[in-house]
Amino acid sequence: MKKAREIFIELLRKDGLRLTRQREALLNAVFSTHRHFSAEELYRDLEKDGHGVSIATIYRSLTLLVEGGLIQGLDVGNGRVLYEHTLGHQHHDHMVCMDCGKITEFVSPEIEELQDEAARAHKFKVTAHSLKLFGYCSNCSKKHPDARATPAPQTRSGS
Amino acid sequence: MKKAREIFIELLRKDGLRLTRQREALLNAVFSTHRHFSAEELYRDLEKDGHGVSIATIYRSLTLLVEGGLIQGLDVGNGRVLYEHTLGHQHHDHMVCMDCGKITEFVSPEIEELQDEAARAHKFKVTAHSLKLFGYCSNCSKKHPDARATPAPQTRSGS
DNA sequence: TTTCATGCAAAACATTTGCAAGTCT
DNA sequence: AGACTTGCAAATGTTTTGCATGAAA
Repeated sequence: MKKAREIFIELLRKDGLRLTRQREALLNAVFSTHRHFSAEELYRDLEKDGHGVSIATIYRSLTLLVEGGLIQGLDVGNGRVLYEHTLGHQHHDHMVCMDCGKITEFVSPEIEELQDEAARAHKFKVTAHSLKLFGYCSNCSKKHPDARATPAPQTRSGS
Repeated sequence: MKKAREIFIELLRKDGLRLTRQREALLNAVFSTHRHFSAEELYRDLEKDGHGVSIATIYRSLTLLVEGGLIQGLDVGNGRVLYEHTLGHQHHDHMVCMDCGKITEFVSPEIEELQDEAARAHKFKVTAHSLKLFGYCSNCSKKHPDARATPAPQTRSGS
């Protein structure tokens, strides 16, 4: 992902910001994985690699990347936010396994179109949307034969 | 909404729980509004009405109502959860105005169907789903003529 | 050198919990 | 009486911030 680095530097430059050791290490870590990661996980990974970056800086940089459109946050409920790159990835939605936490991506142009239609009908100007299916992935659903349909988990202890 | 009260009492009874002054006041407050409310707002409303209920009890009761399927939490991002009744309301999705906070509900059976299809294709067992459109309501969009499409707000300071 | 960035620790928030005192049944 | 509830305050977990120090440009 050479491009991400260039875009990031460009982004920094444009605002008179600097390319520091920390921002560089973080960028590398973020774009070397294809997983969905939390701020905390990223913090630990960088720690392990010897590229220590404080948790405060993790958050500040993540914000920078989100604003720059390089990555995106995905709120999986319970106040947990996972990040994923956006760069070069087409828009997609997510299925969140409430047992193992597995994230499955899927795309549906038809759904997108219907969303836009609904927005239009309400004269609502959409700038972002978020569609998440909560439940059990193919593996875990074996363990939950009788899962009843419940509202999406919103409390900390839930799920 | 007389029914809500009965269902709630039934629910309590079934688990050997009690109908206290607090739970009753809270139930009334919850079902006397059609707005989407936060725990904090509910706390303040009850305070004002002279039916003081501690914030701890607010949360404990709200959890009870969610588990009982009488209400539902809606995570509007930034760690803010709004509640709404479920009882007697058909399932719907939400548009969240990032300026004035207005919540607009909409329904789309077609989207529901497409979601189920996607889940089936991935052998994912859906127990809940959440679809939110973020942007500007018909009123506020006048003030944001050039809103660029950004990822959904996930940080506290965002929006 | 002059900003801008970092790390640290403290603050902020929303929510949860332990526990002693109070209250339904 | 006895089990369940409440309120309070302290604990949580995640994210943010103030500030002095350190580092790009």
